[in-house]
Amino acid sequence: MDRFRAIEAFARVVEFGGFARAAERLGISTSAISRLVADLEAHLESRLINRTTRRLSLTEAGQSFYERSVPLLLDLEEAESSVRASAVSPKGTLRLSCGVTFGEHFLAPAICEFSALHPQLVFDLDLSDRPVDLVEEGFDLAIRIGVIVHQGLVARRIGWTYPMCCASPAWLRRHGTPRTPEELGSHDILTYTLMPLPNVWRFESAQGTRHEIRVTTRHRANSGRVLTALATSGLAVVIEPDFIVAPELRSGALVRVLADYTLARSPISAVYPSRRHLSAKVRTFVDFLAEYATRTLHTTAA
Amino acid sequence: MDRFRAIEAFARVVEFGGFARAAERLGISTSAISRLVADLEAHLESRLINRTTRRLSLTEAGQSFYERSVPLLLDLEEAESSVRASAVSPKGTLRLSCGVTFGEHFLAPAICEFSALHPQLVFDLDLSDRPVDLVEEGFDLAIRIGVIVHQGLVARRIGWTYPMCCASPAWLRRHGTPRTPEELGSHDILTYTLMPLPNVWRFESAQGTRHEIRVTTRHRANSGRVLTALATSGLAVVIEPDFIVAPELRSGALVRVLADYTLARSPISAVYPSRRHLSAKVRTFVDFLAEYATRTLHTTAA
DNA sequence: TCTAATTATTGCATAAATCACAACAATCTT
DNA sequence: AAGATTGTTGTGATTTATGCAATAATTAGA
Repeated sequence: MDRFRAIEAFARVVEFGGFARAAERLGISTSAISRLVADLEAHLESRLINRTTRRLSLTEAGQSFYERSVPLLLDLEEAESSVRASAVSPKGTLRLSCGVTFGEHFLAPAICEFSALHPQLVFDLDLSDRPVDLVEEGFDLAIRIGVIVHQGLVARRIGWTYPMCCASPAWLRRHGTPRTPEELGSHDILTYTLMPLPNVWRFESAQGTRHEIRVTTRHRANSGRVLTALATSGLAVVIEPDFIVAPELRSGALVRVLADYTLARSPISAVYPSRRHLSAKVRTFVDFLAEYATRTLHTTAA
Repeated sequence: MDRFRAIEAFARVVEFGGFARAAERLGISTSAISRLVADLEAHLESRLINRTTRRLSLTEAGQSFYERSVPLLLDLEEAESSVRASAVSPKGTLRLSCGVTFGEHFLAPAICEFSALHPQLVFDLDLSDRPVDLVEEGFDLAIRIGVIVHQGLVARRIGWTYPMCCASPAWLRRHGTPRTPEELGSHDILTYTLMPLPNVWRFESAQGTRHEIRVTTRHRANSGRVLTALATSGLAVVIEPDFIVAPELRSGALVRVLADYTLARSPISAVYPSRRHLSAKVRTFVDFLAEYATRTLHTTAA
């Protein structure tokens, strides 16, 4: 027996003063109502409604049960619709995980702009370069750079990052400007600790010729900003995603080298646990990120 | 879909931390549980539980729905069992267990008033903050604050407690008055040892925005009066249920801060071993408590 | 008092939902 | 690397619910 439907049927019978009217209101037959109420009475081991064919009256138990159960039904409806509303309009807290540098450079302004559009939504942003378990740590969403390997998760690409070779003007004066990727091999390259295929970079020229070079790396760090700072001080050349070095390129603290050659771009992905019943806050924010990325990324450094 | 069973299944999955364990507890197969929860999610158009085969975590929607629906289920159980019970005059001895502070502040005057109405009933009151086993120690009734997790017991909510942020005037002079929950994070907060989610408090402003803050806690105690005394002496801010700090707030020894923000209220529940054959003394006293609570609670401190 | 009208209940055949088993997929542990 | 654990998904059998129609019961009106 569906107790909620039974209670609802009982309540409607009370409110409309009859089984037939309640049945019509609920869109079911009178026999169904009759059985629902009878089952409820059997379940409660008490008669709730004294019925003569002509007139209904509540028993004392029925009166008390009606008064107590109706508010509960309303509360439940309220709880359910509240959950549904949060599935439609974005509100609540969005727990978000992403890498430190990407978060500081790209996500922070994005969240600022999004937050103005949706003030009800509160962000809980966790910047970390360690691998995180979305489900276990209760994240709604993570932004990842590179190919996603994790199973059971949904990844939606929201943009690309383009690795770029950059050097400071001082460095260029001292070492000269490399014209081909091969010339880089003799110089120090700063590179991110977690980069795939350490020390091997595949350049492709505008004409389509490929240059695979193995670079010698003295300094490493797992912070993009540290690498940028080292490069700016003239220590070495740095290969980093465009969004990290964009400010230095704009200010002239760093200059792009080998601009005629491209390196393999990496996808920027929004990753979330499941596409089924994707909550509005996640869906709306990911939609916004995709739009924001196409609007703001690569406009200064490309 | 039987919404009642679906919600119950969902709640059990949350409480037991797994579909399989919940299925065993409810005496049905895991596939039934899986479908029940899936149907509920479809009904609510929201994912409630993020699941990996190995680990579960509640979504925000799931968390909120759990918190709202579980008390409703308990209330409904109570309403049903109340109907089943027959009305007899209460007499005999009522063995009653509750927390020390709540007993001193709330229960003592309630028992005084009830005792005048039912002189045949003798109370045996045991104040203690340790967890008690109702059945083993032969209690008829316990009053608990917070969500009831114990199985096989019936809980009927008789009121709410509202956590409040309070500080002494001296403390406020020394540290200034915090205007937002975030400002609290830098201060010492006194908190009860048994509080859920230690050190994390969710504030909600009148506008509905949520502020989840992690407070630094140096001092802890499992006595509400001790905390109140420490706060009154100006040691730190205290977050405690309204009924504990009400006297200090009335006398001005403590002042409420962040009054514009609300913290999640906790249910005050009457808990008893079995809903079958609920004795008249228990039922009558619980009915009285519910009425007494709505009449007397929150009239001074709200 | 009798009849007609209205209303709840019940029997029955059909339709729908549910369940457990099992195969499966994903993940964690040893 | 393999086994163990856990959640999901088909599938057929069982259970349950539903609507229709017949039935029983009560009251208003003649």
